[in-house]
Amino acid sequence: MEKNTKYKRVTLNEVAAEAGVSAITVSRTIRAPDMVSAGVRKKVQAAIEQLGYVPDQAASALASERTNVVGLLVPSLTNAVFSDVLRGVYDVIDGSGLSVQIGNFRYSPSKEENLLRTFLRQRPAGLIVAGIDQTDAARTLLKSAPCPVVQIMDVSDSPIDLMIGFSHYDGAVEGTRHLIDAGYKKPGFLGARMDPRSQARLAGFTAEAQARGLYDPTRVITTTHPSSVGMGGQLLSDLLAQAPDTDAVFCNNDDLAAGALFEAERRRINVPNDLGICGFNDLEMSRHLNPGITSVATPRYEVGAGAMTLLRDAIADRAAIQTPHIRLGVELIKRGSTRRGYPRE
Amino acid sequence: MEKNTKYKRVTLNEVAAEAGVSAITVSRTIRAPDMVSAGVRKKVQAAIEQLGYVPDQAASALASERTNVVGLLVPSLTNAVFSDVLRGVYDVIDGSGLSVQIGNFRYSPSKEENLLRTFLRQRPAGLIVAGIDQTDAARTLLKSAPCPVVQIMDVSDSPIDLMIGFSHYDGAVEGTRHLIDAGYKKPGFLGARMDPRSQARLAGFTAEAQARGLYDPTRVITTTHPSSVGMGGQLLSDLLAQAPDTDAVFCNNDDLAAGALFEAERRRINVPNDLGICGFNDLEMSRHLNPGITSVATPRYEVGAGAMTLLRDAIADRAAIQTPHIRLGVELIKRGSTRRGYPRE
DNA sequence: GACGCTAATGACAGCGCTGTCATCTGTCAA
DNA sequence: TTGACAGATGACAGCGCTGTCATTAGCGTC
Repeated sequence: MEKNTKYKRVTLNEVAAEAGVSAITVSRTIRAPDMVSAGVRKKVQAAIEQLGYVPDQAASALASERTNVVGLLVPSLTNAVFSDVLRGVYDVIDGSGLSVQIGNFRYSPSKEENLLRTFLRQRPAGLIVAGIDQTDAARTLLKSAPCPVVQIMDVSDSPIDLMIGFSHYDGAVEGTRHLIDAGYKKPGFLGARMDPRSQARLAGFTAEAQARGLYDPTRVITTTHPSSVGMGGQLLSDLLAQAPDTDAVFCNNDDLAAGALFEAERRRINVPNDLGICGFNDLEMSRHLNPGITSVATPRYEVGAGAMTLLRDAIADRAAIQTPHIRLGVELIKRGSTRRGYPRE
Repeated sequence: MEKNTKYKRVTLNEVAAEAGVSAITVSRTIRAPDMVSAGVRKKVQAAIEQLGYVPDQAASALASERTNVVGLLVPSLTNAVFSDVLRGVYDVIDGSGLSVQIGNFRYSPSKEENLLRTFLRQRPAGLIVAGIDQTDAARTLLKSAPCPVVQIMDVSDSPIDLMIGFSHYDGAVEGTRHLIDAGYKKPGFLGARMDPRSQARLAGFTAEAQARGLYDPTRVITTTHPSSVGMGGQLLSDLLAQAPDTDAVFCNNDDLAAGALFEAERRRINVPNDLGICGFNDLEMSRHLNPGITSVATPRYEVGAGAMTLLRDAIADRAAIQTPHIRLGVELIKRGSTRRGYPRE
């Protein structure tokens, strides 16, 4: 295979010659400007500018045994949650000199482990992994990783390294409490995918419903199929077939909630008077539906941006990180879907 | 800065020693198995397996002046369109040994040019760029790029290299024709963001409306703000303020269409009888609304998967590509939002 | 003025791989 | 038997950079 000769690179040596210094000085001017004197620095920067020098990342990676690649491990590329996180990550990374490589493990722990191994062998500058529920093997790999690791989207008492997320459990408790406080007596739960974070939401729902003496397992409908608007309608149908007197549903996410709302509409069920609906995530759409869907708003963009900020700072100096573990809040947004026009009893 | 010694790599030389051959033979066994004899190949593969050898990409890139990185340039990370494309790309890339690096140029041609320059200097294995409307400078860069280039999401008569997409113009013509054929007499257009592909849709709408003698510029409402469900409601309000007798809207995308539907609901406007709504893209949600939204379905996943397939094959052997330019079809999905219950006149 | 010390700069080797060219082996026709 | 040739394998250099250690210059101190 012939080499690509189209783009003749400007090398460090050429810049060095132009500036009248040695190559290593140019290297230092770029990576650690403090180590060179102001005069030399200025000369070198002028030479870099003039020749349009751009460092060769491959050579740098080979020599230093370090890359500027950040690995991002996510369970899915499909849903809106992910794209908000991604947007946050990219907004922060812009101009930082780092680049992101995404790995999609499709909710498979073994695939996650494999991807992790692949990433680690590339000597990444850092890793961002979704969730706190890695396998033991994956945890071990991450604990001994030669780079900072950020777990995102959840919180836990035993972080691997850095962490930024929010409590799915607490969010579900808050949503469920709101349903019950609004006067609904027979709350149910709709859940799809049921990954660990969905499980945490179900646990929150269950705990709160039990605490209020309103828990009934026949009102809990879940599936391992992916979440979607269509699935929301189907799950509501299943729930009503099984427990027709259910008067409220806490939905695992807003897609399901929207689907449930549309299904209720088709069945001429009055929302919120005969059925209350609470979603999770607060997607843009939810506030525009009729009625608007009450939802637990989650800071997805902030998680992405915050994770990348943590990582960027940790790569620069791990010891300087003041708050390695960040718990973001969720906020219940009350809308028409749980605003009953009259007392039920 | 000290080197990372935690992960001692297995090198080609070690594999070579284990297998009793030279390093270059191991390299060939991996990159071009046909060049080594079956016996040696087997020995080498056993050694690779046993030592758990993984090639060092940085060293490979440095020596060969080639990387295994594919650049993906998109105008936005926000919308669902992008995430479907991305999913297609990742599904195909899985296990191909290539990796993707995403650049988000935020609808800015100058940022696109800069990103392009950055990517090209990294000697990418290939590039995927959204759209066909690059600046002249960007086109020049891409034409002389030392790697295959795929333009996606649109079609054109003058592709730079490879291309896969669909006609936004034709899709809009089809949607508009359907509105008029359904009996609507005063069709309008709602458009947000108005990037070149949105412009093409507007052009399709305009052409078809004019051809049928039903074009009225006061029924065209556009904004350069981003598209969203909320914006759909606002644009419909603006349209009705300006041209209250409008009886149908062709919307730039399904988010706007959904927003328009919800706004019509709030205004007690009967959809489809008093207002027909046609969207674009056919997002999952659209079929579940009440009424379901008629929409022009676009093959977004197929574009992503097809682009990556083209690129993968072109990287292997550019000359072997049979169909370098692929025009995918769009499909009008008719639903309740344009199904009038009675003739209008 | 000799000494020690720090800051600034440089020389050098080598990271792990691949392009290039050389060498070796076996086969076949004359 | 010889020479030509293709297929298989190897030797070697070097891609562009950085870690390491050596060297030099500059300065203050006794």
